[in-house]
Amino acid sequence: MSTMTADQRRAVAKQEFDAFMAACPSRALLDVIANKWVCLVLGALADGPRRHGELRRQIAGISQKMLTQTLRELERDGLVTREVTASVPVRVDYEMTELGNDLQRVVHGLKVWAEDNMAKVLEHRALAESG
Amino acid sequence: MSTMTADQRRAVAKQEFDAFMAACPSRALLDVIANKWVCLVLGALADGPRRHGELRRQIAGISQKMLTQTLRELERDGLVTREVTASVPVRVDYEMTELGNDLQRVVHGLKVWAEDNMAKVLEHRALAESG
DNA sequence: CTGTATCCCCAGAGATACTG
DNA sequence: CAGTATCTCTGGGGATACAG
Repeated sequence: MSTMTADQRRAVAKQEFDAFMAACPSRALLDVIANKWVCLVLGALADGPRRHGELRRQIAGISQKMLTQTLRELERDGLVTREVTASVPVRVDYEMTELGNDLQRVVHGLKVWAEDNMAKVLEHRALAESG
Repeated sequence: MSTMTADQRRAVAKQEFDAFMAACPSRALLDVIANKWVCLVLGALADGPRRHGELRRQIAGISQKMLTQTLRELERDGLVTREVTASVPVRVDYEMTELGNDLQRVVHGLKVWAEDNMAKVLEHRALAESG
């Protein structure tokens, strides 16, 4: 039987990261994923692969720059794959990886929360400024 | 019996908000809550009320300006309450509301995800730049 | 201790134009 | 269609000083 505590096993399985610490890499990662555009791009990819233009249309108001930039980050971090089909014109499809899908489940909660609780928040804001 | 579909009932219970739409208020709310400091502040308040200074110590690297600013936002939106005790020196406690606790459960997932998957992400980044 | 008020700077983000 | 390259500019956010 193991002589390790649960915490010790946890620390071995993965180094211990703590986003409360300023210098911890997970703080920076949290900054990357706790982001409006990341939520929306992953949300749009939840139902399957999407082309650049499709994403742009679905995520109203996102600039091409921010879309490309967000996709590049997600690709770099292994959350999304990019597949180029050499046709004329060229076709590019983005698809979530397993890791990306894992994160999607979490950030989807954020989007849903915002939509579901918008009314309550607006109500409270109205009270706050009148009061 | 009701003649409404599930979707219709849902639409009545709350107005329909959709963060994919640029002008929808929920898009702005998503921008507020999908935020590093919000995650960390709510995370620090998860175990009970905390004083200003306690929060500042627990969330390493947050400036006083960002802490106060974040707390004001959370207070305005009804996620956190602020209680002042008129002593010398003054004492201020922050505590999550029910709504805040509801959001905390969601954003906590973000923090945990970042910590749990940091290793995988770092691995992939290393591959990405070498490749 | 808690918080407001300034100053300042640079990175984030939009707009535009151009390329394969 | 997909993407890069610039330019610009706002505002996010740190540092500092002061106040109740």
